[in-house]
Amino acid sequence: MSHVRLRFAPSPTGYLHIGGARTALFNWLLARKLGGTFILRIEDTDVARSTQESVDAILQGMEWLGLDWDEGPFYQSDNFPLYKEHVEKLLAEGKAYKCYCSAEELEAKREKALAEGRKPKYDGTCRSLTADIPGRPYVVRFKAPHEGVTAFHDLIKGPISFNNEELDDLIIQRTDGTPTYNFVVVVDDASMGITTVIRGDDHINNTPRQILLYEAMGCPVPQFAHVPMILGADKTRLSKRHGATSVMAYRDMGFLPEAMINYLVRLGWSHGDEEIFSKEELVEKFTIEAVGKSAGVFNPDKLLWLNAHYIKSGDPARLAGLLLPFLAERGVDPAVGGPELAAVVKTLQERAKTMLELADGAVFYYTPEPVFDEEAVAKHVKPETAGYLSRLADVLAAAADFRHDPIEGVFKEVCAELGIKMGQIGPAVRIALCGGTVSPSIYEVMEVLGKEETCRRLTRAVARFTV
RNA sequence: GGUCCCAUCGUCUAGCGGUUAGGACACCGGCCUUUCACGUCGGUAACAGGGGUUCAAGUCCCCUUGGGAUCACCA
Repeated sequence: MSHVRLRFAPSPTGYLHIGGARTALFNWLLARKLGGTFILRIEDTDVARSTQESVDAILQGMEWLGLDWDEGPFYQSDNFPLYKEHVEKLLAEGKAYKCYCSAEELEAKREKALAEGRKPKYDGTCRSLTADIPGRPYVVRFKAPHEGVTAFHDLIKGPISFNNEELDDLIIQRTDGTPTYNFVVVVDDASMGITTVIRGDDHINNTPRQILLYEAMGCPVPQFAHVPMILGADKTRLSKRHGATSVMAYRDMGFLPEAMINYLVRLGWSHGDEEIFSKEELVEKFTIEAVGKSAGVFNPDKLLWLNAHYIKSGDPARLAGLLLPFLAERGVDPAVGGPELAAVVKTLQERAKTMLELADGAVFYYTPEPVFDEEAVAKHVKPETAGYLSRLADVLAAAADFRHDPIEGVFKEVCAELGIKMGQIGPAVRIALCGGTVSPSIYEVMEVLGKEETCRRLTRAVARFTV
C-alpha cells in the first residue's frame, strides 16, 4: 500500500468556517487512519483578497480543533516561479497559447452569448495564432481538447463524467503574469505528491479541467473525494444569515472542540447507530466511502446536545482550566480565593450545556455576598424561616464530617426536630447560599463551600430574613 | 438556460432485493426530584411521484418533480 498524502487548502480570505473545518477533518482523519501525511497549504494566489489575519484565524481554528498537520503551512505565493516555469513549458509544448483578447471583448462576447441563450464559452479566437504579438498584453490559455470524455471515479460520489466539448480553454496565467486557481492547484497537488484530494463538492465542475491539466503535464492524477455542502435550516448554503459559521465563534459561545468534531463528522458520515465518537475512535472507524452523497443541514440543537454530553462526561480539572477565561469575563478569578474550581465544576457539569452556562452557574460560589432574588425571597421566605436557618446553621457548625451524605443527615435531623418538611426550608437555604432558586443540590453546594463559608452565608441570611 | 451532483421521520442518518423501515437530535407524555437540570420509560413522525426489472423494490434501471453546485484574468 503506497503512502497517502492529503491536504487541506483553504484560501485566506476569512476565518475557518464550519464547512472548511469539516473538509479539513475528513482529510485529517483519513491521513491519520492510513498513516499518511496531512499537509496544510494556504491558497493565496489572489494577493488582493488574502490577509495575514485570515491565515492566523485559520491556523487558530485548526489548532483549537486539534487538527495537526505534518507539513506546511505552505504558501502558494511563495511558488510563483514554479508556476511560471510550468506555464512556459506548456507554452513551449504547444499545450497552451497566448490570448490577446481583452477582458472587455470577452465580457461583451459573454453577454452576447447569454443573451442569445448560448453557453458562454471562449470562442478560440487566439487558439490558432501562429506568432506572438509583441507589446500587447496577453493571458495564457490551456488548449483543452474539444472532443472526447473526461471521467473519474469519485470516492464519495461514484463515477462522474463530462464531455470535453463542455470545457473551454481556461486561463492559466493572467495579464499581470500571476497564475490562476485551477492551474496552481494542479501544479501544487502534483508537486507535493498529493494522492487523494478531499474537498467540497462545489469543485466537481473544476475537476475535469484539472484532470486534463495533470495529463498535459504528464503527472499522475490523484483520487478525488467530493464532500457534500453544509446547508442552513432553509436548505440553502450555510452562511452568516444562518448564525455563526466560524468555528472559533463556537468556542466563544462555550462549545468544546470535541463536541464540534463529533458533530461535524456525523454530519454526512455515520457508523451504524453510533452517535458519540472520540477522536481515537474516529481515526479507527472513519472511512471516506461511508461519507454520504447528499448535502446536510447544520443542526445547532444536536451540536448543543453533544456539547452537553462532553461537558457532563468531561474531566473536571480540564474543564476548570477551559472555564477560566469565561469566569474572567464575569469578574471572577478563582485564584484569589473561594472553593477549588474543579470541585465547583463537578457540581455543575450535568446541568450546563455550554461553558457559558457553566460559568454563569459557578459565579455564586465566588460571590461572598450573593444578591438575593427578591421574587424568590418573597415566595419562599416566611416569618419562621429565619429561625429554621439559624437552627440549621448551629447544628451544621457542630458537624464533624462536612461532606454530602453527613450534611444530608444533619438536614433530616433538623427537619425532624423542627417538625417541618424539606420543602419548608430547602428553597430558603438555596437562596441564602446561592442567591436564587436554581442551583446544584444544596448538600453539594455546602460541601464545596465548606463549613465555615456555609455557616457564614446562612447566618448572613438569617439577619436579612429577620424582620 | 447549459453542464454536473443529490433525494428514507422536521433535522442527522441505518438500510446494501424479503425488516412490524431501526437509531439520534428536537417535540409530546409518565417516572425520579427540596430548585434547575440529569437520568429513565413511552409516544408522534419518513421511503418525493410515475413507469419498468423481479416470485419479491426503500434497496436495481428509466422518466418526472424538487433541491443544490457550477458556468470569472475568485478560490
